[in-house]
Amino acid sequence: MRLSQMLFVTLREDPKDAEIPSHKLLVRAGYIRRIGSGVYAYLPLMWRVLRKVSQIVREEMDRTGAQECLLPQLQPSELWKESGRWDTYTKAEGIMFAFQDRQNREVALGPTHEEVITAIAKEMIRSHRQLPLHLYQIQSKFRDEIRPRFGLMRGREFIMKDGYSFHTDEDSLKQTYGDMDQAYRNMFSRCGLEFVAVDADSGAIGGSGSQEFMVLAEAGEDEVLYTEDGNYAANVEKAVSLPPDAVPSPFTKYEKRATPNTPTIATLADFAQCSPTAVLKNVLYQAIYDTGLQVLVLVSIRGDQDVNGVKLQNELVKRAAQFGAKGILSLEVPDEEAQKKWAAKPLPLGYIAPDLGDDYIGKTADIHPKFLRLVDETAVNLKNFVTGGNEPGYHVFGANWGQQFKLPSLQVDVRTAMAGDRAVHDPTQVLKSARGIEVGHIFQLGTKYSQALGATYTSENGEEIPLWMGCYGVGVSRLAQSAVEQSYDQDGIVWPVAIAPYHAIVIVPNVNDTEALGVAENLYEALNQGGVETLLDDRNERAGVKFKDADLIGIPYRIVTGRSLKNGKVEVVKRATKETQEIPLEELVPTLQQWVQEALTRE
RNA sequence: CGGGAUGUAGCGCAGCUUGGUAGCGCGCCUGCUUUGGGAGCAGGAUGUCGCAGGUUCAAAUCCUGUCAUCCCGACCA
Repeated sequence: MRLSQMLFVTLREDPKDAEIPSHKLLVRAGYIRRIGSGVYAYLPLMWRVLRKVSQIVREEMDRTGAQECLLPQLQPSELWKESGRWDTYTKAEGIMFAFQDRQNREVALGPTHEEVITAIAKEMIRSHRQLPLHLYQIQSKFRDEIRPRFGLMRGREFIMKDGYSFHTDEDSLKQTYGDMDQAYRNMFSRCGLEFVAVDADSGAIGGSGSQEFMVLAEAGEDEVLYTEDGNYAANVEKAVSLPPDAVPSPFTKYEKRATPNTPTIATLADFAQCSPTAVLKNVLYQAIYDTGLQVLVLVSIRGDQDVNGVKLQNELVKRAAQFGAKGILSLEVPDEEAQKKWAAKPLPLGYIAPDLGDDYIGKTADIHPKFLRLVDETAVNLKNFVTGGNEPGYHVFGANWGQQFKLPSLQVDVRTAMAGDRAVHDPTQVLKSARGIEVGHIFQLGTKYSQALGATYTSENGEEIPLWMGCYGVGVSRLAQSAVEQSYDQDGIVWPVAIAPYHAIVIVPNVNDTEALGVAENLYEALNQGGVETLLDDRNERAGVKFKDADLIGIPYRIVTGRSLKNGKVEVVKRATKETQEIPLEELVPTLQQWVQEALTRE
């Protein structure tokens, strides 16, 4: 492509709505333009990058035997109601764009495709002879994110590869899940990314095991905890660890004491001159189940620890059935406003004990009349602990489970693992923290969707058995931006060769120099013919402008038909290192072919 | 949804406190000069000042409402 004929517009200044380097650079270099909040146009250069990423993803998927297809983005509500996710996706997370058509039918734009694919599987998969089967697609997804951010990082319309596999049994699912793990590692390596695979929470998608692939970058929205021995890495939402040992409590005698102005653990520990590990913290949550029932949850946890909302939510979802519900619409710490709606009398906030009376809950139809009491594992073995006195300004000291307080029967792990904790697999290893951008996520779904939608197959024995399912996603557009976030310098983007929009750019410093222009045009033709994807900067601009632009857009190899031409050579500069060399005209094409080839085969 | 901020030329911004009919830089167009790291000179074009009301002789500026965008948060008392 000739730059003189291309939609090529670069900006000198950072766009004001961009915060992180990759977002600023993609806009400045003319790759993307914002159309609305979280909605972007992929301009010609960007589309080439996205096609390259997609092609790498496609090749690795095809290699595992997965088959590409294309599913509808416009989806009827019935499917989502059958799977039980219509409410969670339109009300709770509210992440699905849902609306009515002119016949008043409810429809939605697909945020993901489990329902559609399962409907297909239900109709088309009949026999164990057809299994296993893996279908995937690459297309735009729509999600009404609460807060779109950072350009393509969290958009409301974005490009995703999603794949779904179907199996006769769990072993077969695990086999494919393992293949996907490898395929994902291959694709991210080929895209030139530094990434780490981590244990992850399955979230609203559901299912059992899941693993995320994180591109490590400061701008990442997720926190990753890992050990340096390489044997453990997890999203903080999912991470487990050994908490620090508790310091034995000095309070051997049970008594209630006045503790004025100690509503927080820090102020209390300071006042009582004890370790926060001797304190039992009681945190109040308010959950709304999908039946509309509100349940007040009281979580007891060791004072130095924090509750992990994701883990807590998972525990509450597990117990949904006992409230006649399937899932949870929201879970939050009730603020003053929320408390007013149900509290029968003022709560002793900051001084709550695990036996806070159920009579604090006003009697209303949609509120469960009793606290759901949970105790975190860190608090189960506490002895002689300090906890709230159920009265503002008072705590009790030297309390014990089984004596002053009944140990809740629901003992769970809902603590947040933290950097500095010891690892479970090897207590000599200490967890470290890093930021990550989630570019891929693979799940073992099990039979959740197939059961909900009645997707079964007939086994060798003639039995109707629900299909085992897995699903596997890659954020294609996010991946492309995360590559920039990981690879840029003060002059602009430094694309990995494998996903750069073009491999090379030929620059004519002065287009009025007809000889130099002629040479450049010949090289441009020859390189493209030789499989080196090449741009020609034939604009009537000064050399400096062209160099700046070439650096900004991040083309890996720059060829200049300038001064060295009189010696029959051209100047070649590698974008990543700025390493410069002069190469004889006749050697240019083979040299670049070799460089590109080497870069593409390098892991 | 809560908090904070911003909407003025294609982009980035000033002007607003103290009301008097809009400006700077970059970009764009024309010409000449220049030609290896975002050129110089000369000339030129481009604005519903987010939108809607209101106050006033007069509103980018003051008041009210509204919309949009960005940032932080939406979890520990």
